Amino acid sequence: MAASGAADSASVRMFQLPASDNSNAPSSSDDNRVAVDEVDFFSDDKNRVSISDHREDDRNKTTNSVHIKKENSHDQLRHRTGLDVNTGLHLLTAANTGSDQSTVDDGVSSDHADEKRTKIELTQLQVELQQMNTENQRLRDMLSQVTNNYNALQMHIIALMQQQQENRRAPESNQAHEVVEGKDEGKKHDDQVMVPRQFIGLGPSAETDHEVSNCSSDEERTLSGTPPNIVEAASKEHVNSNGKNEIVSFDDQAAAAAAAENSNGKRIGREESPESETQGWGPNNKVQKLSSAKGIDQSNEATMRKARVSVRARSEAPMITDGCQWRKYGQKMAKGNPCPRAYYRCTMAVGCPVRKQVQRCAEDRTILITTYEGNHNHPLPPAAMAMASTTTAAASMLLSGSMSSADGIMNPNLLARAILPCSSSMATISASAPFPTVTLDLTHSPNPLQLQRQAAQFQVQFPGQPQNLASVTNTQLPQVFGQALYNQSKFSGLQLSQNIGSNSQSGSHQTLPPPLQQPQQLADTVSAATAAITADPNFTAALAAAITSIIGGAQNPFSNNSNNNNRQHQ
DNA sequence: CGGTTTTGACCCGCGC
DNA sequence: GCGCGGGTCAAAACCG
Repeated sequence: MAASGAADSASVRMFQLPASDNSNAPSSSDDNRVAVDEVDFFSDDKNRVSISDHREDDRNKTTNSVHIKKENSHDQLRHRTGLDVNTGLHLLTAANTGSDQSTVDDGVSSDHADEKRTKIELTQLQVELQQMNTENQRLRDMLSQVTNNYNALQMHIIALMQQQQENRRAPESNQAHEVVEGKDEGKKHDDQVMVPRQFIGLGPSAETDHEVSNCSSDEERTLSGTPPNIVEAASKEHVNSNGKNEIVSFDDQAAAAAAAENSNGKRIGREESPESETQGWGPNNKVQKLSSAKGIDQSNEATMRKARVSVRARSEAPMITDGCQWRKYGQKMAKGNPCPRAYYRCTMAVGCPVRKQVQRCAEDRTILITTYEGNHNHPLPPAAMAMASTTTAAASMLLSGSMSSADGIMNPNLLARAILPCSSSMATISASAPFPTVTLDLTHSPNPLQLQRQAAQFQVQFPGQPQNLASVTNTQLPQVFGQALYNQSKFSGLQLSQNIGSNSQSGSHQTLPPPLQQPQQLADTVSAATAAITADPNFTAALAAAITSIIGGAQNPFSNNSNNNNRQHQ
């Protein structure tokens, strides 16, 4: 995975985010080396700068195409970002032109002088390279900043939209609450005090939590024809935790600090930091403590509740590589599963609240169940973007509270109807857990024809009419999701099964060549997210979240869709 | 030596 | 109140 990523990334690494993910993203110094290697300072013709790739390990590839890719990538980057940055290549060329002229002019000068001049030029080039490196670094920083700002804006917009929807649907929701009576009065109270979420984590709203917990009659809301084993697995995976406080979002550190202030839980003595106090993956004790200790900030309480996104994928590896860096902090034997459950937290940034559980499926140990919770509070490397976007989109569905509407409760098949035809069973919402969980099943294979159709619809349309969202996104969002995931998979080495026949509900049993397999299965995740998003036509917030996240990913110059696609067959 | 993993202990909620 | 199970902590071991 890392090896293939390194081998494949020659044409893209230059524009990646300053990722600290060493396993997937080459270091920044490596980026710069690419630029250096492109210029042959010491070609036979002393004064000619050859712009070709002379690296030994890349000679098997067509050097011209490598260079073209690089330039294209840069041009795209420049156009997308509106930044006109000197790549250094032009600098070099310009410098070289000058040297050529001088060489002609000094036709009678001695070899000694030429040598001297060459040295000077070399020095100049080195200086320029240094500048270029600095520029490159600065560019990456800027893009990181832009990405952060973008995400922050996105979160705010979603929050506002959700608030708007909640206000609009308040009477309807109350009706639904009467039909499905809650067990917890406190939670009921939460429902009606929906406040704007300033930041959206992976956490559900209180309303969502409430509604999900009230679906006890039908423990699992299957969005589509999810086989029993999936439902069962999802249930087993998520039975044991309750909602918790989660407030750290992408860019709102101040809010995180506020959350830390509000959470003076008993376990503070054990916590390493305020963040961990607010970000713990513990059961709902913290939330309950919060609400009981301080009646205030039910908004915060609502915000702090978390949703989980569980991803099922076949993998021989102990853990799927999703682009982030994780540190294992615990392992437990979970009941009903002989395989231990490992607990990881994100270590890409200090205090990142994101955690995940990894456990093999008891029924099929080739299936790895990875459950994510929380939102990263730091810039993500491109390899991590797709997974983060997908989980965020899926969780946004829960966050939105759209499932708590009468439709969502009374008609669970709404999602099934909305789901892609090709994805017979991809998304499951676990209501048995005290907190909502979306399970994205990547172990299934959709109809290849459907995917081909989607492939022809890569162009993203952003319908303005909510009533059209479902139909449009059914076919188009998945592709976008899939693209992002597909790209990600090539960085991450996310291993997915080719065991198509394992799911009897899959419409097709066709076996496809490996290069096509991954994107298809990744598109399953897409389907799941899409199903969730399109489940409720009113659910523009989640849709916006998904689309914007994907658009952000697709248009992110760091994602390098085309390059990734090209590299897949190498 | 710093970061990561391992692993037993601890805390907490929940059900009986 | 007690036991169970999930989640987390933190010291020790491990590793590069």
